[in-house]
Amino acid sequence: MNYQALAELLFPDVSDTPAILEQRFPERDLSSDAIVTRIGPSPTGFVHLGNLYNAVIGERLAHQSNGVFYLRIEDTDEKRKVEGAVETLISAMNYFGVHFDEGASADGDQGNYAPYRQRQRKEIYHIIAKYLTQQGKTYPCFLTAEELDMIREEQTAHKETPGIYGKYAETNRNLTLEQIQQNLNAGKSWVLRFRAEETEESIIVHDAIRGELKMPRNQMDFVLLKSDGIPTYHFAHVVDDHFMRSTHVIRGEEWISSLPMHVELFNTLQWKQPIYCHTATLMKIEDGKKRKLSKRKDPELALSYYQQEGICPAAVWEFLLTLLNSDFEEWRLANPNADYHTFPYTIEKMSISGALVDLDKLRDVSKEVISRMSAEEIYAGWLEWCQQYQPDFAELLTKYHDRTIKALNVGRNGTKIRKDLENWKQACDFMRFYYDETFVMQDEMPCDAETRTAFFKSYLDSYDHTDDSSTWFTKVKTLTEQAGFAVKPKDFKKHPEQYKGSIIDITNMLRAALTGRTNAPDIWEVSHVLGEDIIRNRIAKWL
RNA sequence: GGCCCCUUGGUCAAGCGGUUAAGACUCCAGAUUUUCAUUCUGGCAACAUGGGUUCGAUUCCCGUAGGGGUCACCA
Repeated sequence: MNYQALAELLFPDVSDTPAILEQRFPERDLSSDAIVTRIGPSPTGFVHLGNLYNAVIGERLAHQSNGVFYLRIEDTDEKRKVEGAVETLISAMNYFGVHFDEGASADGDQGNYAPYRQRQRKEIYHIIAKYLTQQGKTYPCFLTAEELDMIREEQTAHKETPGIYGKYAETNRNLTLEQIQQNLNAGKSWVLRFRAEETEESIIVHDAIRGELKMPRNQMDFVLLKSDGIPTYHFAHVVDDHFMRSTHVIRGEEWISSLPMHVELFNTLQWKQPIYCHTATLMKIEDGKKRKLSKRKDPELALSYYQQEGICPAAVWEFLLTLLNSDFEEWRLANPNADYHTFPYTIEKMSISGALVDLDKLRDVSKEVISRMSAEEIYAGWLEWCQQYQPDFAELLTKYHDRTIKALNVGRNGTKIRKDLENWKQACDFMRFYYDETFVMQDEMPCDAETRTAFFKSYLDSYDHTDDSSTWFTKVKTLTEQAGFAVKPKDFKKHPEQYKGSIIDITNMLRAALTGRTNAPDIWEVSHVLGEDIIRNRIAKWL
């Protein structure tokens, strides 16, 4: 077989060579320890937690080492493509604080290694495909889908490994140039397959997360170019990560089994292999069993879930960090106020087994994160979220900006910081009593009507908005005594027969009238956020 | 089924031949607080299993089981 002729026959329009590509996409001028990596999502319109998980790793590694983090769109599958998916993806990543140095962006591709969308890199793949053909490493395969199915059925029936290799590849491997020419003339569609060697050898790949991975060397005549001339993932990965000069390839563990194909290509092309980092799959527990998160059944797999729930980006990020690096929590304890970007992230400390997405843990992390924010920061994040998901509430926040800041500062001064905000959605519910527009009675009003009326009446009579906290509370205690309630809850506990109730009942009454619930922050502080008019109005309703 | 990856409490996890087997979340009890949210104290709870190697295995090796992945002109 004259491979040169075959290459010309298959790729008549390709004149460039790999050497030209090497010049066009030179080695990056970075320090030797700089990490260049990327995420390569497929634009399906669905962005999941796994995307973010891998993005966080890549972003940290690249930016900690003064390297480059880029976005490559892996759109080689026409069927999966969804309109607007790239924009969705970029905005989701940005929302969660992942920023790219180069790659696909909302305003087109940015960077010296463009294009960053695989469909636009067709000529690049064809140059390499032609080169491989010249080297006798490929051949066109004219097998139809039906023929492929038949072969697979036969193999399954005989319990053989399915695929095109060995004797199953012979027919198309051994086609003469004339036969190929005839097929082409007849308009038969073809794919370009890699010509694998029959071998019993095994390969060892060093994975930065998992250590040594030993697997059999590739024996499959896998597809390089599909019939539309677009590469498969395997071919595109090798070509792109070489010419985009990635130093690390971070991807899910589902790729481990195709590693032999990738290694084979890197070796055949005599290119330097990147460092592979295969991450664990995110899991979920159900009926006591661990299983992979499913797109259909688990809303929490979608990144949009966290946006809709209003879980702030920093919380999601810190939560992922706790999953990713075991000592993150210790670091956080030692550096309570540090920016999480300053946490020294390392691949070595990454977990191998599949982590479970624990929403309880997320909630806890989230509370901590919010408790560390200033009232202004909370306001900004919350407002931004409301503008998209709860516009009515956004209006309130804007209208009552000053009151909201004061409200957010309740219990935020000093060392003991209240931790009652979990996420923006919950904040809307938790904070609703600060606004007349959203105020409702959520809990039952304690005490009977008679006690209530009497107490509220005397409370309003003696109320002085200028009283400081302790003066105010002294008055409440006096009123409590007058009403026949125990000032000390313990007294009531010991001698329930001597009192109508305790101060707890009294303060709960006030709390309910003012906030609509019996569980709420400090009454005096809340009163001073609401202002005298609102307090008097809300209490007067019960007279 | 072949090949591959994984296996410490309910969950995330330290540990890398000798430890009372850390810590965090959850849950429970107690304390503090006018309620709650906190905070503090305490508690429940683990090395999947069988063989080796070794003076000694959670740790090293082999098998078994369990979970997961993959075997496409999908990524």
